[in-house]
Amino acid sequence: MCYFTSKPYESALKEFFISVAYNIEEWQLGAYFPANIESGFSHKLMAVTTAEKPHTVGTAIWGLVPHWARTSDEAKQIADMTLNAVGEEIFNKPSYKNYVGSNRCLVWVDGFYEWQHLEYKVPGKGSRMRTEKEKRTHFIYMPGQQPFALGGVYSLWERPDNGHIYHTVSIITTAANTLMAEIHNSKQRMPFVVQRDDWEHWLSPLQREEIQAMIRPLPDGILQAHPVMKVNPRDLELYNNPQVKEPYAYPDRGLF
DNA sequence: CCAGACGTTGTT
DNA sequence: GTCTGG
DNA sequence: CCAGACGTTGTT
DNA sequence: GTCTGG
Repeated sequence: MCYFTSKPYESALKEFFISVAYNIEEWQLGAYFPANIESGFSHKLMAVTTAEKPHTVGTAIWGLVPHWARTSDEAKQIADMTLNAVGEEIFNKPSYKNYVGSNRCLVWVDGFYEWQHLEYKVPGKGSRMRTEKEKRTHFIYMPGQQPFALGGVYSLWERPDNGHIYHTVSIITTAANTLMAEIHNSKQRMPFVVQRDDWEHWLSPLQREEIQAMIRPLPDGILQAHPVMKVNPRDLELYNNPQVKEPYAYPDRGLF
């Protein structure tokens, strides 16, 4: 899964944030920049809101680093694996269990990407048919591309050699709903979307059972999606370029 | 006990 | 074909 | 994810 | 830090 964040949060967040005490320029986010350009593995900054500062948007490094990471190298290695947290297992995993009770957050995005794996038959040698494979990138978003919140869990990691505190975050995943199962068909998962009416609830103190019950697929009929162009991760022309979320028509190949 | 992992998706 | 780096 | 590399000796 | 596997 691949997320990006961008500037339109400001307007959408007004409803929720009584006093918005953030400087959007400080986010250093790659607006209009699918995460796979910088790659999730570069541990980009995400826009997050926590219960501690419920009326602000801060940043956290994508890839949760638990407190027991001893070195920067170890932290990076762990963060490579903690971009997402499987919601069903989050209370069992050493990396998350200490945080999901107290350190839940909202991760602001205006959409995310998934890749659809397609196969179709084309004429091969002689009378044989051969299977071709294609991957199509899809952009998934709310109506009007309104910003929305994904459920996350965060940790503060103190780097031992210099004492710096790093805010790090994982995005929680859950089973795919119908739309997402069609798109993200190789692994039927989707990010846990926190609906607007649940934003405050998700950040409030909750019992384990309540938390677990909240982490479920978004009902069908809310998210929208369309195919978008493939992105060369090194194509800097696409940095901050809205093209990466505009509809793109893949050639019709008579799929079956 | 001690050493080593600690994670997810098909890259996010 | 498969791995790596961005 | 996608693009690009993918190898060795120390010169032939 | 805490759990698991040997």
